[in-house]
Amino acid sequence: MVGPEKRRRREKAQRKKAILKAARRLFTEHGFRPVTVESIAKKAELSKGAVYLYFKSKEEIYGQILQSDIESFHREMLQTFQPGRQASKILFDFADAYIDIFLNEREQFRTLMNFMLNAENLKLSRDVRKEIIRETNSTISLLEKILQLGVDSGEFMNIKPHKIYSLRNILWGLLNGIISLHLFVGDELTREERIRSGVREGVEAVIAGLKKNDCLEKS
Amino acid sequence: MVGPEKRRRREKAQRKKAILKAARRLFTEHGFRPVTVESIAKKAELSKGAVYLYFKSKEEIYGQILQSDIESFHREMLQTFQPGRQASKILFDFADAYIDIFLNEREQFRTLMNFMLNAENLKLSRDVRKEIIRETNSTISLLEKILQLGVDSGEFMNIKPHKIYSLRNILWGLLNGIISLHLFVGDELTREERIRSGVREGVEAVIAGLKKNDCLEKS
DNA sequence: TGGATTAAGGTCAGATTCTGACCCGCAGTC
DNA sequence: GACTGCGGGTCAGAATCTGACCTTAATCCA
Repeated sequence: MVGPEKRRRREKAQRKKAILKAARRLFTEHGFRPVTVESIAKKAELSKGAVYLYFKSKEEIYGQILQSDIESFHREMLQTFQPGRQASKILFDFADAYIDIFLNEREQFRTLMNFMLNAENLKLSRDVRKEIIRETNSTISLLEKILQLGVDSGEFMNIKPHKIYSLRNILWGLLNGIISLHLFVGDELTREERIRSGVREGVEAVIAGLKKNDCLEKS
Repeated sequence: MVGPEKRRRREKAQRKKAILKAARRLFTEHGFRPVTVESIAKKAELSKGAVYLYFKSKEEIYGQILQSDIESFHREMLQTFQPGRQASKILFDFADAYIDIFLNEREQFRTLMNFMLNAENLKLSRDVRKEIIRETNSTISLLEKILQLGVDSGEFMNIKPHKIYSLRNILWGLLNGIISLHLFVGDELTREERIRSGVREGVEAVIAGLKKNDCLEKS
């Protein structure tokens, strides 16, 4: 790679980055619909036409922001998986991390929630949607790993593979379901506490049926 | 000034700056002739053609470097002029500053000396040459101000305007003449000391004839 | 209801900027 | 004095950017 070519590649990447940065800020502040491509272009110091040299559509811009946010979200969730600990503890860590990221109100999580809540309105391209689903599945499958760990270490009773798969869906649904529920119910001030305790109780309830000890006690 | 336009102006300025920066480094290292326009372009991450969008010729690049160096040189020389002090002291300060800048071996002074020693080979454009001469005259006229200060304060005897003009030329010529002389004579190791003492003695000799006291003593 | 108006996503012809193959004169060589 | 290669400078075409314009859909108002 020679001189001018290298510079042009670098600048091309810079332009794209500038567009994404401008778009993320605007989307975070105003949501998807109200933000015009023109406003993104101006903020990125480009013309509208130039934006379409880097992205096929407004939704592709949104899709790429979504993707990178979900990737970094996934990266953070991965860090909760520390095989040395008890599986039940890891599960609670997982849930706590999920809530923490959400409550931090970081832009990418807001974008993510916005996606989850409005996915069907978004008409994303097949590829972007597929990629987002892949990433999300990757995070969800962390739950499988945690459950398997509990089984292997003897903490949980022996669970058949298809049951593990179903349990991970239950936990994931629980998490999002409880958060979503509490987003629209009650007042803002108690939301954080309601979400935390709600999720904790839900996870406890699921785990209760898995623990060997509990199982033995019950029998 | 709107978004894209502002960015384009900024980037245009950046390109020009990059060319000048690359050129200065190459000229300093190799001199004027051996540096090819192609090599300047490559170092500035542009093509040769692009260089000619910003400069009419290789010599214009050199001319602009020269100009900015001379400007900053002039700025530094201006700082030696502190009207509170004795005129003779200021004169010595002026000479010392001149030598200091030279001996610091800073790139712009090397460029300047190179210009002074090769001016007639350079075929600079009329405008650039005029501007350089204007700047240089501006620095030289500092000497006039210093001399006038000495006359006004009574330190020097009364000198007629045309004599002041002629004295400033003598001092300036002395400065450059002595430095040039010592650049090509003797060994590198003693050069600094030779230049310093040579210039000092020269300035002392000129001032000797101006001082009122000396004059009175002589008479 | 339905025509008018506005607004915003997307398009494209033309402007701007960049590139590198090419031209040409000149210095060095034989 | 013909030959060669080098390097300053040129220019046609490629790459990139711009903003007026097109299209569509939502909203307004008679």
